[in-house]
Amino acid sequence: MAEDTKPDRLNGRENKEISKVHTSNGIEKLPVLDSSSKPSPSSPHMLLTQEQTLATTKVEMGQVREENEKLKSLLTRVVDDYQSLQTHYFEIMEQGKGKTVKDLNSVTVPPTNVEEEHELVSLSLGSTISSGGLNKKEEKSCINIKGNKEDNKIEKECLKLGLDCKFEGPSNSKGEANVLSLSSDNSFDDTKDEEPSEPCPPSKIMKNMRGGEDDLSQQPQVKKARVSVRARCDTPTMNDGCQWRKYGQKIAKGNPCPRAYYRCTVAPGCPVRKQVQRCADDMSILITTYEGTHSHLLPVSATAMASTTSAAASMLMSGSTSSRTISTPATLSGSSASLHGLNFGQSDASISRPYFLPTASVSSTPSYPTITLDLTTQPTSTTQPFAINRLATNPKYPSTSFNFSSPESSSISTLWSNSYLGYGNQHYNKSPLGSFSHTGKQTQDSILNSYIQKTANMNAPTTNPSSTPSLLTDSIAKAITSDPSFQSALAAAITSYVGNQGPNQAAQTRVDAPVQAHRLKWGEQLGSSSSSSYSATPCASSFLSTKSNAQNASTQIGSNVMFSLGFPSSKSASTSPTEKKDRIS
DNA sequence: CGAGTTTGACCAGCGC
DNA sequence: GCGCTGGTCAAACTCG
Repeated sequence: MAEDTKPDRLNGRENKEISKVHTSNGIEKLPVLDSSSKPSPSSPHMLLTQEQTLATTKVEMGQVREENEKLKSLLTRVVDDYQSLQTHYFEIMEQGKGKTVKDLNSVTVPPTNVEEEHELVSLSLGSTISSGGLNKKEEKSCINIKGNKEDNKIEKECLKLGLDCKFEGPSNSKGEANVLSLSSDNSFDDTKDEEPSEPCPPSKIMKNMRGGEDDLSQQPQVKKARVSVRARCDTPTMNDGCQWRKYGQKIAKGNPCPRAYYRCTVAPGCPVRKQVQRCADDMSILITTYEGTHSHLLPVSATAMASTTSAAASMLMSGSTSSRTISTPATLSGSSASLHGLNFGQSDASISRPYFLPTASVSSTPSYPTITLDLTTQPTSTTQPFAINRLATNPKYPSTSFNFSSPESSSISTLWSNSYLGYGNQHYNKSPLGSFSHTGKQTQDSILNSYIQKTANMNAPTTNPSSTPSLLTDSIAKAITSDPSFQSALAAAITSYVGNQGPNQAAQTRVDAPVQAHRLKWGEQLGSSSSSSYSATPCASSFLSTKSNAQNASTQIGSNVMFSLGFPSSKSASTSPTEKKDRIS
């Protein structure tokens, strides 16, 4: 929680950053920083004297200070909660919930308490050890790291890494990378990031798996989270900012279009892979599925997707983790219980996290819970801003579909897509991922309905075709402010992203990172302390372009969550023209 | 010539 | 145990 010491700094940048975000997002709506509270001395019709201006400024400063104080207190609270949850998590894991952990430990981890805890944290957070599982190398690395550092410190670090969804620590050190890989593999994977970044080359892991050397991979319950992005795209692949190398292509059953397999080549050994396939029903829709977490610094242009997938995967895994018996009531209540990443591992299936997505559907495969972001969905209703459809679900991984069926959905999709693809300028728009998690099914419907109702009401008054650009951000803001788990997921992604910022990062990235982090804070604060008060503040409102028409859709999801994001065609900068052939053998 | 792609083969998981 | 399918490997090939 390095942020502890930076609240003021972040706040101080807030306005600047916000305004920047607005422009970068291409959102033309008026600055959210209320003009009411912001004097415009330059106006020829304004007779404000300098004194008046100063007074106004003072008032603003006072407000900012107050907010800063609030933020500080919130941050402190969050840190405390984080620590308590961490402790609680360890306790739970020790109490036998961590069969998986046990197994894992049995493989290569010496039974020292500290190490056990450490691994428990990492693994459980990942919550789904990829079938590939950790290879011995990774485990060893992790262990070595432990041995090299103070136990407590190590524990925390590993935990943090895992919770933060893997972007942290550019994996310069094997130790970090390993830890990340543990957590990521286990948890997500996705996103971009969900799966733990595996320091070892996938091929090696594969070999290990095949060789049967890795007991971890044997675990039947291990799930690899995936983040799937559905977008209308004319090009062979979406440009997500990363460099990919195609390593295979297959004709999948049920789809005449071949599925291409890509591997991240930004850095050797990066475990991230993606599958690209055209939708059988609509060839114009490109389905890109990300798996794993990058184990390297990401290009600015790739951070959006990476963070998104990471967050989505985190959310997904939080609901599909093995710790379904553990509940985090606070999640729904919006209490401070939701912390960066921590609630990923703890959050359970019993908690439903309403998230708003332009269109989210859930799809699932027996072994790969998948979150799909979809902007391709056409509006299904003109009267209901949101429609939630239950898709065919896999008994094991129920699917849920969220349709952002407002009339503006198309525009939103486009906006989203553009924002997403407009890396460099708008990577932060992506933050609006929804996050879904599964919770007790008995409560899903009720929660979902209430949530929908709530969001619909909020949305109704301000829904305006002309404000389409802001709609998305509003929705995002709402999602963030209304759902702790989402905040957590987002926080994880952002935190990891920020943490990844290295001196070499592009200036742009550096500039934006704080914004994102800040947004996160806002979102957390809003969410955890009741959004209304904050959202009303100039800063809050400006931050995330929060307008009243945010839309949130909530529902419970089974283990498989699919967020569907629409991505417009991207120029396959990173991926090869491979699919142009799309050979259909 | 190196990087990336193609493509048949191989392997593992799963269901019957 | 067998076949199907998804996923990956790696040699051959293509391209700049």
